[in-house]
Amino acid sequence: MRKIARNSQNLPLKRGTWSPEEDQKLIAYINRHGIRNWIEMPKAAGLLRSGKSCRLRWMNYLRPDIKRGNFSMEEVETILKLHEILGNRWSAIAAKLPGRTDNEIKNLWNTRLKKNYVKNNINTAAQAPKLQGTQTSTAEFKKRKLSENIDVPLPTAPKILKPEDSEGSPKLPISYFSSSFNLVNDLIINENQIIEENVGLLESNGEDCLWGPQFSTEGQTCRVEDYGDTCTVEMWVQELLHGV
DNA sequence: AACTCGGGCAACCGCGAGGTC
DNA sequence: CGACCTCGCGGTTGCCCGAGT
Repeated sequence: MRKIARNSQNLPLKRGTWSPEEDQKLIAYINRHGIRNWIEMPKAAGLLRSGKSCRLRWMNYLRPDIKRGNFSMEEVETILKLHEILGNRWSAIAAKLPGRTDNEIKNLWNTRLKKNYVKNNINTAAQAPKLQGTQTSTAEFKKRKLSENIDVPLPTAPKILKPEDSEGSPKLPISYFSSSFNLVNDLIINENQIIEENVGLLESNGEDCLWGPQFSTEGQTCRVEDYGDTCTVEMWVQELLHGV
């Protein structure tokens, strides 16, 4: 039997869709007092909701900086690129998309992008401009990061080359990365820092490096560039979004 | 018009991290 | 150091609505 959730006054908590009145109460309270304690907030604001529910409603819907409406091509493109690198780490992806929430991005992925992405990978794996390297679920990622006894091989990690390392390397194809390259690059750097912590840990324990020949992101994009005009990112995103 | 079905999205749940006592 | 509390995250559920029959 399901337990009925109750608030701190032992009143049964309301669940389901929020009414405009509840929204108003929450907004008014936060505007007046700010956010201090989500657990106490519903009581103080006169809402029969759990603190969690209030937080979710505010974060995903009521915040003034939420951008509503359809995702732009650029946003979708960014999500796809970041998902390649970060996997299902929606909050990290959302952090790079001002005004978009993790829930919104997660829903977009689950309802629209995922199936087309899978289909695309099956049908045109060779054409899709994919960044190779990590595509790791959060649970997997955390497990690896925190585990002191990693006994499974880590995926091949992209390595960021320092400027001096990249001498003679092909230049980045601007058409592919355009404005979001720095974004992707930043994230890869962050990921590498974490992965390198693991490697450092293992190496300091006298273990071998976990992955074989390292490669640069620049090397990867060169492969992308090899596809030339036959498959631009824009075309790919179109296909993911509209299946055309 | 009535019904079914599927997609989209808001909300809930469980879990883990981090802070405090 | 462990218990407890709060917060945040990702996975999942369930409702609503429009399209199709």
